[in-house]
Amino acid sequence: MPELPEVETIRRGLAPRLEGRRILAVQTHPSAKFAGARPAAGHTVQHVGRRGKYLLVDLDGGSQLAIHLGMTGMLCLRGETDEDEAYTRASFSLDDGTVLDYRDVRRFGRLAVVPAHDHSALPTLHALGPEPFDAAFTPEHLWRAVRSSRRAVKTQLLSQRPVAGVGNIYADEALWRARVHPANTSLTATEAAALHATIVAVLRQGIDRHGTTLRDYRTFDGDYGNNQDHLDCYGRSGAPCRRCGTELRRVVIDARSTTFCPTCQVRHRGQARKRPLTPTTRGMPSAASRGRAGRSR
DNA sequence: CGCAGCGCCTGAAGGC
DNA sequence: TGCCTTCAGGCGCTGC
Repeated sequence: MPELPEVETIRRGLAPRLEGRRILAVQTHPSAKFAGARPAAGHTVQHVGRRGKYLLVDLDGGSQLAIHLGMTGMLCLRGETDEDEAYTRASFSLDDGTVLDYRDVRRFGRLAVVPAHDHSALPTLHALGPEPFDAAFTPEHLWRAVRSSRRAVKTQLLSQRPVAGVGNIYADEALWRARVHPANTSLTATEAAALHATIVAVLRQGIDRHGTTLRDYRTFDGDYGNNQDHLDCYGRSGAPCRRCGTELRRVVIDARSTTFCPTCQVRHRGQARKRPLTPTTRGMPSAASRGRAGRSR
């Protein structure tokens, strides 16, 4: 599935073909998830950018075409007279005679034209955490962000709020490298520093390898990425940990398949138990939950 | 306001 | 061989 490295790879291929082009017409699937692209018609593309997993296409007049690829979204260019392929959900006719197609088998993606300065129509984009390569993303920021919620660290990474662009594959890889157990609900300062470093590293390596192709993902030129040949954790449940040899385990966290090493990735003491009869379970009250009756053990 | 749970989608893979 | 079930999962929405 397209996470930050895949989206960035697509952006790099797309930008030189799209910047400066005028969008003459837009045709879309009737669903509101794709029909939101129609107002792009008549506008000229000034820049192709990215925030997290969103492609943000700057249009003249101060609006942006936001593209989220979901699970199976892809972009491809064709000649005006070529037939579009199956599962095309939107087509952008350009002034150089080419057509940019948005294809998405499972329709989990989304297209929308929004004001460049106001992303409130797209809640996840609006509340997106810092870019992983930005100076604002620091170990301290990561530690504070994770501390502000009592959800599992893996769940929080997938929420896009501590940092933008991490999905299921790179979350498992970063947690494994940092030796952080995915179900822990807080980080020590040491773990936060490690996880910060591994998030940056796995995403950078993903970009360097043009993304991870497991199934549907292709670069803008239709090529496979090759990061799938370098995964240490994701998809390797039952195989031996490359550090310690322990069999990697698969659990479900936040309805996502999660692979981890039960030996290397240390579960914090006291976080394993479930107390369904107790409304408030553990931890000190954070700034975000002031007024709630938090109590420590 | 935070968060758990659900629905959206369809092809691939596995079971019988 | 072919039908049926299960699985993959990012994000928006709803309701507690």
